[in-house]
Amino acid sequence: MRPVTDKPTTRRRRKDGEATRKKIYDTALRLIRADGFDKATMRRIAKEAGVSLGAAYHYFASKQAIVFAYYEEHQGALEQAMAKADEPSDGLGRLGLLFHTKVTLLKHDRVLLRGIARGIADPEDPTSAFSSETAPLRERAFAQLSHAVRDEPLPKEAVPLVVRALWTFQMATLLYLANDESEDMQRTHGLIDGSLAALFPLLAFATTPMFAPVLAQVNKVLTDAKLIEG
Amino acid sequence: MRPVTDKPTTRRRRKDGEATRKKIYDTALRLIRADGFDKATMRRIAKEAGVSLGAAYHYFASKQAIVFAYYEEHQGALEQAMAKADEPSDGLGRLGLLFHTKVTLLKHDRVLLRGIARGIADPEDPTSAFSSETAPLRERAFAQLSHAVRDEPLPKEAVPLVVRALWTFQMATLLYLANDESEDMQRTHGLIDGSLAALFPLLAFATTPMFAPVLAQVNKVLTDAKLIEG
DNA sequence: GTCTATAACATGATAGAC
DNA sequence: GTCTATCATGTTATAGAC
Repeated sequence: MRPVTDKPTTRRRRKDGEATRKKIYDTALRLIRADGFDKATMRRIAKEAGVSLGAAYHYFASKQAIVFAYYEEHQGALEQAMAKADEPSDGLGRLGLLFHTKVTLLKHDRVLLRGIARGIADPEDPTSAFSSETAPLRERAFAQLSHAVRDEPLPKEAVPLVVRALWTFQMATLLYLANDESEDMQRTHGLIDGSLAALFPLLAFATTPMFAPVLAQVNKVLTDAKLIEG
Repeated sequence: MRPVTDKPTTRRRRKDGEATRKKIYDTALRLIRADGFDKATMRRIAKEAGVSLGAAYHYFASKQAIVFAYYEEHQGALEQAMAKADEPSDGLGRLGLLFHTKVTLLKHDRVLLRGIARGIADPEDPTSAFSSETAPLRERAFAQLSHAVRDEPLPKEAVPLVVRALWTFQMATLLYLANDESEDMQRTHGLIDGSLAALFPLLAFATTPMFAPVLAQVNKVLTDAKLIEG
């Protein structure tokens, strides 16, 4: 059995550890933002954080893990921002707010998106957008999107499909953002507004009887492909 | 002026060089296929090809350049295969043949797709799917897709949009293929068939007057986003 | 000019002592 | 938890061979 005296010690250690971790994390973000993902080497990060290289690797399994931690933090910040904001009454407004807020939070960190983009499509990379390790983060994104369209007059069978489509659009938007060199990311914001304005009204068709067979067919395809749950 | 005697020498040298290049290339593909992208190190590739590390880098600027060369070769093979095949008379059949042929050519090389996936979304990577270096390859893919839908009753304004959408679908299919663990890539083939069967008929709407404003709107969005040319 | 080889470098990651 | 030492590998520099 563990002696009670260990507890306070462990707590203090934990606290020190957390502080060290944060120092490494903050330094890493600062250097990556300033010099880019490649030029911000683990050695420089460790040195400027005042710790050894080994210590940096004690807290972060890899350099990618740092930017992944950043993306987790971003997801939390996005959820907070959405909770605080006045919620538009319609789904179009809610989705627009969600996407624009996300881009606004990320727009000064396109250099970090570069780090995330590495291995985003690599099946063997744990930080891939499709890995089991990133599943919790995906679920949180799904939840936000579900929430945004909760009052739309959609047939129940269409909801998983619509949510998956919105998630895919969101991923594509991040990809576009990472490549967007326009002033203040105007093109990305314009793409969001334009896409939503053009495509959202089409959701109304999902309820028409004419569309039912198409909906059933698309559902079957995506279920077979394991892109939505059967 | 260059003495004529140089010419044969240069030619022979070139020829030797090509043979060496091919040996390195073939060895690299063999090792990557056998052991994966990471375990096939440049040193092992050079050693098994019977050349020095420096020689390998003389012919390929980077390890990624090798898999990029592979993808260029694949594009050529795909074009040849399509030229030989009996061409279906309808656009749906042509697109299906194109996509299925592509997947069939690549299905045993998913491990190479992994190498390609690295940096596919990285704006600073020359082998990114959006870089100017890969523009010629993109244009060849566009040309194939344009060719496949050349007889569809599409309004002229819809063509660039449809081609861009098909290219995006093709990229998404490769991403899906890279992550597909099903037997003989059945899920990828199913996704292609199902998506085309469900979505292709919707193209008919593009010609209806009702759809004209939506088409104009989508065209404006994509033009502003520089995703199609104005 | 074209090709090849060896040596060296920089960096991500790991091992093991304390 | 922290450090130093070490490794493995992508990449580059450079000298020399043809």
